[in-house]
Amino acid sequence: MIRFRGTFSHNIDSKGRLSVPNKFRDILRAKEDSRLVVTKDLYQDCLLVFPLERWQEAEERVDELPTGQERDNFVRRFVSPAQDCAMDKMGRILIPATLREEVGLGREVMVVGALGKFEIWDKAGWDSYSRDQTVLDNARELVKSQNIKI
Amino acid sequence: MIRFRGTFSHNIDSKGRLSVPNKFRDILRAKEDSRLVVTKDLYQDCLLVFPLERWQEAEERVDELPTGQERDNFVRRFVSPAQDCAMDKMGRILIPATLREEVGLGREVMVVGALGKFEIWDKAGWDSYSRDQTVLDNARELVKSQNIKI
DNA sequence: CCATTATAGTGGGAAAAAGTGGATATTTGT
DNA sequence: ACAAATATCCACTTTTTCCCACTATAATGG
Repeated sequence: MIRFRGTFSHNIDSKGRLSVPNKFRDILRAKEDSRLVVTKDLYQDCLLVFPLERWQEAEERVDELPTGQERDNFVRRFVSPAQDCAMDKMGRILIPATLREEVGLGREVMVVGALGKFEIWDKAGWDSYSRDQTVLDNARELVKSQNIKI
Repeated sequence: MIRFRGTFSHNIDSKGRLSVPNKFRDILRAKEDSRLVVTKDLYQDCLLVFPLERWQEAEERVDELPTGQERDNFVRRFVSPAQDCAMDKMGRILIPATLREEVGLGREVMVVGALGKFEIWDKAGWDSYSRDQTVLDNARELVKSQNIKI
């Protein structure tokens, strides 16, 4: 099972390249397919990065949604921005300029493991998200209500 | 069953390394897998250290949470900071700088057994927590309300 | 009870690996 | 064919890992 975890502070260079944290590369190498798909998150200003295989599963489920405007809206918001990104031989991916601009990524970013996918945040954005008390309260509440043993 | 007990006063060296108390190392050695996962506690400024196997159980439950913003917040607060930390040949683990800073660990720390996991506290933080009357009242109350036979 | 020995914990130097930035080559599209 | 974009390669810096040596604490034996 693929499980990304850990938070890494990296830089996007002048050409828009981001080196994938080595820990994540190891995980991808282990499955013989290191193709990735990058799209925008639905709630926060950050990018989501999926291993291709896992993305395709999500895509299948999306395709089974009932016809209608809601489906169309969701597809346009989630599937349409998605781009394939191959790692170069140095383990870096090129983040398309459009995506970078839309979520406001500067030079300093955080690469954030999130189970089956990982995320790319602008550093400042991540810092202010991390300091947000509501987020913390939310997390505490969920642990209690679901009685997650940690 | 893995049960960490005891409180140990250790130092984090200039490179961010912490030697795992020998008692804990014995426990880990006994199970042929001494990989550890370190993350942030949800309530106190301290780090939590899980044997990998036990961490993965928790992760499973997290991954089964229903989709949505609450889930995302919890994952980012609990899973995203989590880092794999292998012990070196001297029985030490490297505590990532980001985690150390976020919970304010100085040189002197306390390593605290807590059943299935153990914790890392800044010494000063642990001292003031230990002296906190509310914490004590809380503990007493729980023992009564749950009728814990001790 | 003190001296000796073993073991846990600590510190730092050298080697390896990961991340970063830029120069050069290749591809793509017009 | 040319400009723009992308990919490949090389060099540098920082971080992490590995290894050895030292010190303090605990265990052992006379």
